[in-house]
Amino acid sequence: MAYWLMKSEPDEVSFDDVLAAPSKTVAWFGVRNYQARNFMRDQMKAGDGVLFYHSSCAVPGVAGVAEVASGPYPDASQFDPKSHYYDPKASEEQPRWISVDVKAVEEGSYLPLSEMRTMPELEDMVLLQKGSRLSITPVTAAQWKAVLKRMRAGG
DNA sequence: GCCAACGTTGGC
DNA sequence: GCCAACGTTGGC
Repeated sequence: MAYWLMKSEPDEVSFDDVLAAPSKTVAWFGVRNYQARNFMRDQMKAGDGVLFYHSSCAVPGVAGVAEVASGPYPDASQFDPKSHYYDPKASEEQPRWISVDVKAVEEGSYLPLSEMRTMPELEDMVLLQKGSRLSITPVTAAQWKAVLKRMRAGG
């Protein structure tokens, strides 16, 4: 079982939005970076752990715990000319972009980025490396454990 | 709004 | 295949 951190702008999809969705599950769409796509396509499995991260907001940080809830499938928004995520080079026959379903599991207490930077267990986390801006990054079992411990302990 | 860092594009 | 120009990300 693998662990991931996935970034979402809460103005687009917040962790609360996922909690409120039917079956607490949403399609993760709009990834337009090959490295992040390849993680979804080649490595993600249903049941993998997901840290749901809020980016580009007042207090960026991990908002909740989720899990991968499907295998990879074509991202529908790439085919929709009206979508912000439309890709004219993608076709139904040859899709370029991938979605997976993500299911909210546990809310916990919000873990701000500023606090993550103070946690020694997270020193090597991909998210925290200089210049790192991938929207999907791997998380080690030790990092996962440290984050969950902190989120369950409360602020 | 700024800007560092990174990814993509396209001319050559 | 190189690399300059451009676009995007995302914290601050």
